[in-house]
Amino acid sequence: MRQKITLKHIAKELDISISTVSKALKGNKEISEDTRLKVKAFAKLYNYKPNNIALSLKNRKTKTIAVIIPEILHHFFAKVIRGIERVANKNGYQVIICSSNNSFDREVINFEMLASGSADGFILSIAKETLQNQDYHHITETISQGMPVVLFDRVADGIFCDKIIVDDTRGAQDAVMHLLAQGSRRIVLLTTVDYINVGNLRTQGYLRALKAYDLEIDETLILKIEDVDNCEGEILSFLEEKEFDGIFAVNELFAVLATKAVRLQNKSIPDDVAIIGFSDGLLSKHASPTLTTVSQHGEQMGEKAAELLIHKLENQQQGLEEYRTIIIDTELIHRASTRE
Amino acid sequence: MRQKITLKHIAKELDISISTVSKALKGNKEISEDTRLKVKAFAKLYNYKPNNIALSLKNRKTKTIAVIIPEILHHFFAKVIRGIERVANKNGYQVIICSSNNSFDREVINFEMLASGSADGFILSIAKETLQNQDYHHITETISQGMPVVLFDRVADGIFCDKIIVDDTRGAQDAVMHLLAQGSRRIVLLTTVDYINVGNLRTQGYLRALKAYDLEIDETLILKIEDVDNCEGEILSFLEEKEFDGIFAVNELFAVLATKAVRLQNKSIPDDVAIIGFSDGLLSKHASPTLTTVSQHGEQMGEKAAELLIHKLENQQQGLEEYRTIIIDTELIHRASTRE
DNA sequence: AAACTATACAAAAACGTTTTCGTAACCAAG
DNA sequence: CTTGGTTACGAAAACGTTTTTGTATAGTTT
Repeated sequence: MRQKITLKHIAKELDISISTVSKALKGNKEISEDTRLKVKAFAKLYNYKPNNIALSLKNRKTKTIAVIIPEILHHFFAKVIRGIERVANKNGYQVIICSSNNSFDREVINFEMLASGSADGFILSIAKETLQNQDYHHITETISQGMPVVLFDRVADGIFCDKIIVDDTRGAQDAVMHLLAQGSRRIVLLTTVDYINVGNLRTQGYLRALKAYDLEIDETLILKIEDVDNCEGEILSFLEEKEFDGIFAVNELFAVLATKAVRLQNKSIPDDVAIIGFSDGLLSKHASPTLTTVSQHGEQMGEKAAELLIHKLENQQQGLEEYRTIIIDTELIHRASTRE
Repeated sequence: MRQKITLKHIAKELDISISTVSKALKGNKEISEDTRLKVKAFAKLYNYKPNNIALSLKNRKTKTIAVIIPEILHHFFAKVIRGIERVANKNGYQVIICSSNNSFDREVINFEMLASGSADGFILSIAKETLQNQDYHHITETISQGMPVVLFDRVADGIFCDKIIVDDTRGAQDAVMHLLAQGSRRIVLLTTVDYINVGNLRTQGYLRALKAYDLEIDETLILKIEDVDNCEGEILSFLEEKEFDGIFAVNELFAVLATKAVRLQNKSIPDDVAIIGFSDGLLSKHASPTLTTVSQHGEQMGEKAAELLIHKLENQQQGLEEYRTIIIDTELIHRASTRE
């Protein structure tokens, strides 16, 4: 087992100084053709690779972007990561991903770990628990130490930094407007509890759409789900006792479960009930019937986030604090769960 | 914007030496109670955090595990990552994840980047392109430099290291045996092209099961799919012209698409056609009907992989080269797409 | 009083780089 | 023969730690 080779090894072996080796490898013209070739040949032979850690320490930058997401098991986040990776790699940055598993503690631990030297900047979607706690000290402190942070999707108003968000309200409104346009009048809303930012915003969109059609809100058609992982029965029994001809769900899972429930009632989709979900993932695409859904352009979000972050990193003129919030448009993907 | 604070800053501020500060913070009894408290108070006040990069350089270890997976957008890999994270975090290791996007080049780049100082060891599932190329120099070289590597799921025989695999053949065989047991006799196999390791192994399992039942292989019932991302039509037309009463698919997507095709033919599932897929992901769980499937226990794989790697890392007695291959059992999850 | 022993701290080395500065050797010009 | 300029290299500092070694002061033995 060969050990990792360093400049020092090369220097000793060739009986020259470390600085000469370093310069030779970088093609510095200060070093004679002769020595340069000799060093390069030796380095190649022994497969020399500069130690990144040492470089990071020296340069005080790591060329690494840290991404922290609430859950890895999520199509939308996976897409965002793709976008981030594309832009990052193009610009010579490495991407490292950590998941907070929606836990406040893990988010803090990951954040502090990565903030103390391992990365140059953060792209972050805030964990559910953190949003509940409303404790953002780890984030704000890191920002105040000069490390750029870009928030996406699950953001918080109290944090001053660049943000990439989806216009959730608008997307939801468009979706519900479409349900209304194609004839639905009693539209069920399957949403999350209020402290979940995105659930809340999408709920707003639902309300606005109804208002735009001058329909009054029937609170009994709204179900706020707490336990996302275990809500199949809840949705089923809720839908059993209602009269409705449309469903808007704030995520894919709710939509798919609703579809199942409706089919159990022997109602036809989309003729008796039209359904629209949120997030264009695998489920919507492969459900039966395929689901009309609001797409969030996750990859584009990732790209934008990475662009913003890298721009900040490479133009670190201090003092000039200016934060941007970019809103990514949603798009309604028409499939078989709605008419027209 | 406060700068990041270092030992040097503290030392200068309190007019003592750097070593005293370091020792004081670590509670070294060589330092007087007085000084110790003063330093700790100051450090706390200014939120001092040791620089990880410097620590890594000094200790020549990073307490970081690098995970490279072929695609992030994949339920199975996401589950494995969960398992890895759980074990890693419990042992004080950080996990960083990179995706190769199934590209050989990206795999090599990620690998070399992380191998040169950023991580202590690797957990890796080999990219499709790499398996095709059969070029594993980046991996074998890293191993020979003393960095532990654990391969999982998509492994290669030519690489000597610890491996965690699923008994794909056995899992597939069990599945097909189940189809046979519940009455199917003409069973379609939807698989991938041969160089994909897992597809190949699962195909073997299919063949073995038929042999166990003394059935002869009907090659016309086997479809080898090249373009996984774009195979809906292919599956549809293949199934249109065949006689069959069972389908075994080597992944979730194929199974779901087959389900759709069968329903289009107005055959009933599971009565006319029984279907089993591979991988227990979202699709199988939420498809209509829900799909019987072979579960790979992804989290368990991740846990095992992390355990193996950490064990190697913490018992670096050189010389002793011993590699283990752990086989994780599969489990047939019974759902609505099969009888009984 | 000489010789130890604690105590409490400082200095320096090391991890692997890069880069600035210094300098020996050589040659040309005055 | 002195000065100046190249050429080709080496020394050293720096990044932020930890740790080993060194040392001044004070107190304790004999």
